[in-house]
Amino acid sequence: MSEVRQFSAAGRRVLAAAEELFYERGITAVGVDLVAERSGVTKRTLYNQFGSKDQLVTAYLGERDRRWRALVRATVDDCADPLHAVTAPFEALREWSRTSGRGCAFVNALAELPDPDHPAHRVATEQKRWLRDLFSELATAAGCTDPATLATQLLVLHEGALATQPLALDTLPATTDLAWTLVRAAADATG
Amino acid sequence: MSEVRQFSAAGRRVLAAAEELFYERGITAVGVDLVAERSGVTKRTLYNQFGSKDQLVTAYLGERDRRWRALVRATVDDCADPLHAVTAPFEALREWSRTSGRGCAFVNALAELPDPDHPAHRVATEQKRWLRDLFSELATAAGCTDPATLATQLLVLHEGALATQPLALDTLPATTDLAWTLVRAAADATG
DNA sequence: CCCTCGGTATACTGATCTGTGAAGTCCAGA
DNA sequence: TCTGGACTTCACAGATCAGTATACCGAGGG
Repeated sequence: MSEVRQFSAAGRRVLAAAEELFYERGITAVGVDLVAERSGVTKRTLYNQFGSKDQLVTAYLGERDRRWRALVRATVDDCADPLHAVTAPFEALREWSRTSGRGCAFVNALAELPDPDHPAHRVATEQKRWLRDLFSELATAAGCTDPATLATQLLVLHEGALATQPLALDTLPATTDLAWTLVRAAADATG
Repeated sequence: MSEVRQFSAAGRRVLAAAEELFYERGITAVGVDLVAERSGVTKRTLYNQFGSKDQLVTAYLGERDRRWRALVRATVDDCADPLHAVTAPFEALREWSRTSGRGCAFVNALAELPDPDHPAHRVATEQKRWLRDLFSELATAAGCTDPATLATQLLVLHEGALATQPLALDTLPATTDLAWTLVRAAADATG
């Protein structure tokens, strides 16, 4: 499914520059000339590697998704307690927020790319679905009741904390507390 | 504070077209030429009325904010039960979503306007702060414990439901249920 | 009558956008 | 030594961007 494309050294530099610029300044506002210049590469090389701006954008989102999932997985695996593991993505989010202060890259991308056939939509939808399913699996493993509903609620909390991030309202602590309360309540209900 | 500017008939048509186009297609992706054409007005008139694209964008967000607050206030006022009134904004959101399927216009705008000095940031931040404070007031009126924390959690739930809207995961029902559970629990804790 | 005001119509500036063409450079491996 | 591929350099096309200039029109009011 997810084809791991091999990029050249120049291609990787382009991707790194694209990640930073697209996230910080917005996709439409950043031109390919700037990405090329910032990565020390010619526009010709950029187009030889990625074909079009749309494909570069898709690669940028895919790469960011890959990094985010890796962080979440690592944080989950570090949890000895299976109950605590259910809220591990919120801990990962706290770590992730140290460098990303402009909200969710995927939500932001959808805001700029209204065409539902754009591959970016698939990437974004798959990421959120993946997180919801992960919540569900972790909740099931921890013996929670109604893991499907709990997973949806945790996903909404997660996205809410991410969406309010650029507003500097410091919502993450209260959100994490609530997530933990929900998980404990769902676990207690089994006994 | 919020100066109610009077627009001419042409200016109002421009604002209506801007609302639809900016929200549906994104701010950067929509040019002033298109807004002028869609509203049946010349670019000269557009600039005479709004001065610049940035100011038109700010007016668009301000107008949308005004309409959203009016809907929320009306929905809250329709609630006889003060406890039920705390979750009224979620009911308003359901109504609002019937026409707006592309997430929060303000979050989307911030994604495209990274400059924190842009007036759009002030509009967006004030809107979310207003909603949080409204939650807090309603929770206090309903006799809930710790209305400040509850308000933040309800805001996060609200924004989470809004942010996941374009992903077609149907998160609003489970979110509204959870909001209602939280409010009831906070009210019961007083007795 | 004339004059201002809000609007129309149209053409324009200069910058920037995505994407391509053509020729030349560099280097690893057969 | 030759070859092929990745990369650079530079010029360019064609479109679109925000914003401006100039001239015109019709209605309302002194």
